[in-house]
Amino acid sequence: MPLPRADAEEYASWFRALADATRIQIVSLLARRRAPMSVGEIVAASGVGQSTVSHHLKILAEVRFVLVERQGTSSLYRINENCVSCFPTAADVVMGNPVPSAPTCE
Amino acid sequence: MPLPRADAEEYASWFRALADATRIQIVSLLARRRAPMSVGEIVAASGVGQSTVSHHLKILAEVRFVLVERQGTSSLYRINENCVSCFPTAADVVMGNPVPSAPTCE
DNA sequence: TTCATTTATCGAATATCGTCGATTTACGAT
DNA sequence: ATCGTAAATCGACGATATTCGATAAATGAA
Repeated sequence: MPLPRADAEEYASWFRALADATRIQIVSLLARRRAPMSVGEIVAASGVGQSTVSHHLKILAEVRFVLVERQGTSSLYRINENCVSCFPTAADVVMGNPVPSAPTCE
Repeated sequence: MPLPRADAEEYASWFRALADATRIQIVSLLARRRAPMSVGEIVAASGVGQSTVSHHLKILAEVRFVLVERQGTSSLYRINENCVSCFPTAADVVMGNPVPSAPTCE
């Protein structure tokens, strides 16, 4: 009768991706410049360590919130507009709308 | 130039409230029955310990996602429709829309 | 007041998370 | 092949979070 645990976990993993201030700053950074950014640029703009940025980018990429493309020696990250628009809302949660699993939304 | 840290923290605290599977189950439970539920009912329906449920309800109440009302010896919790609708979307985040602070939205 | 019931809080164990410095890997240039 | 740069991974540490059992606080009934 309650929301199945698996669905709840799926929802939670979405929200967890945006549950950290540094990740939100990175996401908003990538969204303002519409152009892809290298890790180095993000490090410079965000003011946290390189390994930390890399770690957060990995988490964001796992839910397809950002997309990566290697260009030579650097990795270019950009926002995934598709994933932004299919990110579940609070209303989706309380209504029990079908959970868009991350890989599905692009 | 980047999103101010304070705004990022505010956003993050919103998403953190729904970043746990148990809390999502509780929220969806309260939303399905439109009527208020006692802690005991939520405990029975969710299958986790009483102190755990009480803890999660406190977190959800702090962001005004649920509302409490003591009725005799029991506490009745219900979903806060206002807070559901003003919960930030991913689009809000990437666009840097003004952050609705929890106490503001009812 | 005393008792029973319901909920909140406390204390502790465990797990997860965020961050950093150091190292490793990947890649291009020399 | 060697070097240099950029990014990913590793290992560790402290901070937070989740969960539980036990206890305390609140409330109504006897």
